[in-house]
Amino acid sequence: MAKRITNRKDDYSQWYLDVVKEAKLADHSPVRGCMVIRPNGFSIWEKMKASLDQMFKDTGHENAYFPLFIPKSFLSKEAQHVEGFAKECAVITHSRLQSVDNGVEVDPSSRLEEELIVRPTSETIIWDAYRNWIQSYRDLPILINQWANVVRWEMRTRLFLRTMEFLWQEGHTAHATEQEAVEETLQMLEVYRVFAEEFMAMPVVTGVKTESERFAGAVDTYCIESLMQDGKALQAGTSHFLGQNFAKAFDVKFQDQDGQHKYVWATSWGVSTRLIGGLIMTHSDDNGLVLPPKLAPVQVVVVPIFKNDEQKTLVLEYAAPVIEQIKEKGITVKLDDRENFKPGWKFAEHEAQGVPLRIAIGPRDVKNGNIELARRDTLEKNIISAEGIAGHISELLEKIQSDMLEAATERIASQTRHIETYDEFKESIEDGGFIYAHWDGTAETEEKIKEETKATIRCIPTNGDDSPGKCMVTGKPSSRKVLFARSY
RNA sequence: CGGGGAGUGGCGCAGUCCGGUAGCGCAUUCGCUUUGGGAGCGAAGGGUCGCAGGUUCAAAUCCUGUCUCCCCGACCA
Repeated sequence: MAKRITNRKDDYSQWYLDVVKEAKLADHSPVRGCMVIRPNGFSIWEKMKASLDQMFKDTGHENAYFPLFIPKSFLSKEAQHVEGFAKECAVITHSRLQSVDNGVEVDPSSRLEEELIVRPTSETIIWDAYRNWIQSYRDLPILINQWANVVRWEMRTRLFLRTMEFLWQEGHTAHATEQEAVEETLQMLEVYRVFAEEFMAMPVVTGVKTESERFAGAVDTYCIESLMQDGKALQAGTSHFLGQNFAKAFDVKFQDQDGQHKYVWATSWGVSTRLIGGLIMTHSDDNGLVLPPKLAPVQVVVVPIFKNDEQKTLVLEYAAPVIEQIKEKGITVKLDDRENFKPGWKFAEHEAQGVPLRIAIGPRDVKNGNIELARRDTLEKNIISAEGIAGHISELLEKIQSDMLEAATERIASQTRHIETYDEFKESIEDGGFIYAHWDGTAETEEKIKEETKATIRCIPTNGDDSPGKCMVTGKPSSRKVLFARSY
């Protein structure tokens, strides 16, 4: 078999690129750091989007859309926010091109009076709108989400994991009280955790970021962190409690029941196409993509096997009701009856693309009343009776979904350890993985650890081991262990 | 943005040092034989060698600039 995908152990980065290419998820674009998301990749995003969107609606949110362009002046209103994003903004300076001998050039006379920023995130333009929407406590809360693209001028990019333009959703909510905003922040963090585990089968640790890792403009940044197969952590989603920072910057006040004018409390939260990168690196193997059934564009593929037209007719007639029964269960099933590829070629292709279940049907199966069923996650193959197959497949897809979560949970557990001393830490971090250790809570110590080991504090976990101890570096008291890892 | 590597039919590569008619494998099209793990034979089509300048009788090859990708660093979802 011609091997098109590099083995993970030989070169993990190359493996990742090979999987993306062989599964036809995305291509590089002619513009640095951007990607073309191909139908296979976009279809996964659409599935993610549909599930998340429902979860947002179920928690009372509405969708809206705010502009791609933001007046430059808006970005400077919140001091921390500017500082965080200033270095990675695309700026629109002109509005016209003009023809010259060899093509086109910028028309210097079209210079904009106020330059525009391509949104790196939408807090500023949204809070500018909220000022007009909010007068009374009766106008609150505002619970809005938008599905959009954003641009961050990144130095170093990787398909899905970090691209200059990416797709995401950003929720922006406004509340009358601090408590309500904090509850919203934690509620959405929980939505992300549930989505990651139930749909992506990707276990995550939830927690709060340290000050140095916090979102620019937030009071607290909560996150879901997962661990990839190569032992590097991936921040998969963030939920921010913004306090009154944006309300103050954009002068958004409301009159409360007590007649007082008060600043509004805010949250924002987002996940992006980066999730697809996380999905790939959590489950896929040396044969290509492995997708959890809940996010797979095609859940079951049927490959007919035949030597001649007579057999083809026989096999397809046998397969038709089987496919129909599976469809009736609400399962996405595709018949691959292309004649220009041999079955073996199709097997390899569907494996590379991560189809969770494959059914092969040949004349032998027709004769015996069977089908061959192959699982993508375990690569197990079984010949079973076609009787009641739809129900069996429905249950099996659920089992694959839960087995994948379990396998990933076990994998991450095996890559997670608790460490007491800094020497031990320095040695252990070389193997990758999550490390729980005590930290004295200072930015200096955090920075020292980062410089010496390249590991960062991924989060201060919201649950788990919270017994006090001593900082592994300084010996100062620590209220609980925090989560370290090298990260993407 | 710094250091290293790379860009040649759709994909993977050779050719570049030492300038002289652009090649190979896979894929594609047609025909026949095939079909239970990436089929075989025969024929055909497809590339101004990333792009722009320059040197030369002659440039994929030498020089300059530039764009994109990969790896390592600094920055970030």
